[in-house]
Amino acid sequence: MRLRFAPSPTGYVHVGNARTALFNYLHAKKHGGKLILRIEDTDIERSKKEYEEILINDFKWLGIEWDEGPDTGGGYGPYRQSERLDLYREIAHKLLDEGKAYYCFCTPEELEQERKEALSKGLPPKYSGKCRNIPPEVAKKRVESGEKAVIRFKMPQDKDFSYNDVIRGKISFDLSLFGDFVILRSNGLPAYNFAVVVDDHYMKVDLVIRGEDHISNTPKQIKIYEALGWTPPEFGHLSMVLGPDGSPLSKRHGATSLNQFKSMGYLPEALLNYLAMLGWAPPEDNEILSKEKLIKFFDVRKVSKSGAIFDYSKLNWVNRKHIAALNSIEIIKRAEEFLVKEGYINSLKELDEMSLKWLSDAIDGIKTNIVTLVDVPEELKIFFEYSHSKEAFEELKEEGGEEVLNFMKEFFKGKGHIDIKDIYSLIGEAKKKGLKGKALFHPMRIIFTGKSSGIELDKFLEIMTKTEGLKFKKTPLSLKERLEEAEKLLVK
RNA sequence: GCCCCUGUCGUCUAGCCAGGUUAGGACAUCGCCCUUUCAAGGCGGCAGCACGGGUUCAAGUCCCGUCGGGGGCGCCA
Repeated sequence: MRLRFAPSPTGYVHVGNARTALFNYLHAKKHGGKLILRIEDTDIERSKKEYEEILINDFKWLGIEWDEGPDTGGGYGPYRQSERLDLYREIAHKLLDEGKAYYCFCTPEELEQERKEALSKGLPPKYSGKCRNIPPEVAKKRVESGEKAVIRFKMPQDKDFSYNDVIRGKISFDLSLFGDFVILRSNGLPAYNFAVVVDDHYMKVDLVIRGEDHISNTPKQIKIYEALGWTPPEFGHLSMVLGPDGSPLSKRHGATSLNQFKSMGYLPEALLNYLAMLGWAPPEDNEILSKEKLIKFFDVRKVSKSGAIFDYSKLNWVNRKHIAALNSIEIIKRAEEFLVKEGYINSLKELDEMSLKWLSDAIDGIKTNIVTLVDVPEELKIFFEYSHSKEAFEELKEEGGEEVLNFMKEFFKGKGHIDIKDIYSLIGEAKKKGLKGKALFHPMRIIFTGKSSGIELDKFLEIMTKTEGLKFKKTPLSLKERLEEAEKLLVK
């Protein structure tokens, strides 16, 4: 079993294309088949070499691996269409020689004119077949004399043609509605519908899973296979990925490309998991699945036929679950670039064991609040900074915070470092004075953290009593300093 | 304009092929519990077969039509 995915290097990888690649990957792996990456770069206007590298890295980041491709090689290369041009020309001329294709000299202007006329008459805008009757010898001479020409395929005009789609079942067409289409352009480059057939045949692809926008290309391609005496592969057409309004997911809906999801802090395994469930559901209740589990359960025949709306709240849930399954050291590693970006560290390597341990304890405290990796530095803020909320201090004033603050100040007077034992004895002393329960802990929380909610207070204090000697780029604010900050704000 | 695909809770879906289910699960939402806060977690609730015909004792499931959504009809892929 051989499958392929064939992106064009014309931009960043769209999640819809990533999903198509993923389904091909899952199906190939499930059946012990091979997956091929082919670069479709025959559109010289839009294809750019640098996008190929980006695309390869993005697919690798997602966790899709291929057995053959321009970077890995393989026995059926080359894997860039731009390196296979001689083959397309040879096959196109074969069709020409056998009378299954012909030269066409119509100019783009003439064709545009024809199209408009057909459309205005309510006819399908298909090519008229005008050049079909030019005798081959005459055509050949005109080409030899330097006249520009394309090669068109003589599309058979079967009234009822059908093929069996792996996902959708039988699909029928009236081929008399299809015109003779271009297989070789005047610049010598192949057109899409021709190049894929040649490539899929020579690369021995036997199942093509692609987007539903290719459904009506399928009869054209099957007819080329038949004209060449080749066996066509099986085809399966996936539905589209849609935005919240039900239209195809596009930039106006927000993020669409893999690199954007990466920079928003989504884990590749989470995005992979989510993408697999867009249009497909695992047979068991558990939806948080590893790549291995996805491969085990996936069945392309069970993929939904209708479009699937990309839902961030479910993606977020999947991501949160995948993060929750990671230990805190692993979370730190994954979040490195985000921690660097927010100025907490220069790099993970520079961190000594003590600082790493402290950071990992801090992560443990806020782990349940992390949805994406960008939340890591955000949630860590409470340990490093004193970013108070105005509302919390309003509350503090009303709840007699001044009394608590003064008591704390008095208690810690002269102490250089606040230890966890000091905290306990503070609580004990407060109790003797009748300060206890919510009346003590709520103001204490606001005084120490600047906020009225967040991490469990005892966890926070335990972590904050161990800040001495830490080597971060940004130094965590000590409990003492927090006391002073609170005082300033309370007096105001 | 013509052709093709598609329509189950707000969202992703199971169920349809082989007609009989209190139409199941997950996300979101709401409520309760847990919690000296917030989250997380646990428990529970709300919510759906696009519409209209037909076949049948019985239709989400089979048939026809309508409407809605999407795609295609390129010297783009």
